[in-house]
Amino acid sequence: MSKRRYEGEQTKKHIVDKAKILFSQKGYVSTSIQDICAATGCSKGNLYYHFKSKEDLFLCLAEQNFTEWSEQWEKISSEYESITEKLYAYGDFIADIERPLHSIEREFISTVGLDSEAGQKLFAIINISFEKFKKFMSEGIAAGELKNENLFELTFIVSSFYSGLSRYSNLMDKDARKALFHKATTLLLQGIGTRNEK
Amino acid sequence: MSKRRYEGEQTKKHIVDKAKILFSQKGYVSTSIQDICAATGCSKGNLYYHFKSKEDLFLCLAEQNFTEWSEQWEKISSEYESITEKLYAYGDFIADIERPLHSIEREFISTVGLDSEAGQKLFAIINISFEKFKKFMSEGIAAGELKNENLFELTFIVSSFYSGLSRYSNLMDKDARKALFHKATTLLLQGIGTRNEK
DNA sequence: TTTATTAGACCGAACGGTCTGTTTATAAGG
DNA sequence: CCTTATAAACAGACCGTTCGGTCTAATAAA
Repeated sequence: MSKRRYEGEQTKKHIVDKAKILFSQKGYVSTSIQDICAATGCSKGNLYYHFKSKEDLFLCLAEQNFTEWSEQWEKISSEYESITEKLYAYGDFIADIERPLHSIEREFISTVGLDSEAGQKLFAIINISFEKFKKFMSEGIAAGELKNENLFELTFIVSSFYSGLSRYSNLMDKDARKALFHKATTLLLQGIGTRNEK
Repeated sequence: MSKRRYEGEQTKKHIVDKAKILFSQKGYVSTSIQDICAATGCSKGNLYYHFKSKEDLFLCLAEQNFTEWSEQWEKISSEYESITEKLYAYGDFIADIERPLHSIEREFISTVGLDSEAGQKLFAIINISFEKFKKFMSEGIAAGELKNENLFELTFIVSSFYSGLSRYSNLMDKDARKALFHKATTLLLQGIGTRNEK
């Protein structure tokens, strides 16, 4: 039972990985099951053996994406001392991701409906990562490195900032992206940092 | 010949207006021609009498959107003196738009292909507005109100900033959005303004 | 034999787009 | 002033294609 099971897990993972790339490239609706089958080399029947629907596949993949993001985040957080350094590292990290999935999350929600089961599931996943980011921001405030603004607003603005950047910079090559994110972080920090008041 | 012509223009405008809302709500691919027909009350034949394809309709609507945006922009620019005031007014203006179309532009391009005729047309439209924004930024630098950063990078970062914000805040009500954009502009300016150096 | 896996023919629905036919306001001719 | 020709404006049946999803049969490890 073990070798077969292992192979099954492998194909499942393979499908998730390829689908993530396709979804990020073409969007949720425009990426068809057939596209994913062609990219993975597996059959439609096989795909539907592992995932019960297209929505299910996307949610699996979103969750995996979130988990990876979360682990990276913890790693960055532990490697640097100051919030400033962490923020630069964060910028560098997301500049490094060539196909961010969060561009597609909105499309998914508006397609399946915010109130649907799938919509709520994705919303929950997004919310967890937002809360993590919020906690991170609050530490920055507590440490006196960030201005003592309304926590929700501050988190929202900063995360939107990076999301917007990564969304619109995906045509650049990686080096240009990294440089851009570095500059962006500098500009952001000089606004947020307490060193420069009013 | 005049009344009929007038009516034709009216329906065309009506289709564009409704389609703009639908596209911004549901995305380009997810909005079907039938959806637009149902929303406008016009028939499919009529729609295809006025527009030669779905792409053509979207491009018309994008161009109209750009024109309106441009006019508003000129108005704001002329009403205020300092770049700071203009930036607040700009934030207020785009917070007021409940369904920004620029969330969909990327989807359109990735659907039709960047190298396709339609993709290039939209790209040109976007570029023009980006150039306008760049010119605006350069005036801010020349006036000494904005830091003398690389003009392209600065423009890119600032416009991404507002795009990201409007993209992720469209679930809020208008007042909350305006407050958020005001706060965001403040944070942005304190990073960009020359008053607070290093 | 049993059971996890894989393949692909197949289905109804919905898609963008076409085609043919009908209505209607205007211009011309008597 | 009335008729008739014309073209703009509109309606909706229809077409080929593709979509997400199902189902049955085959395969191969245990």
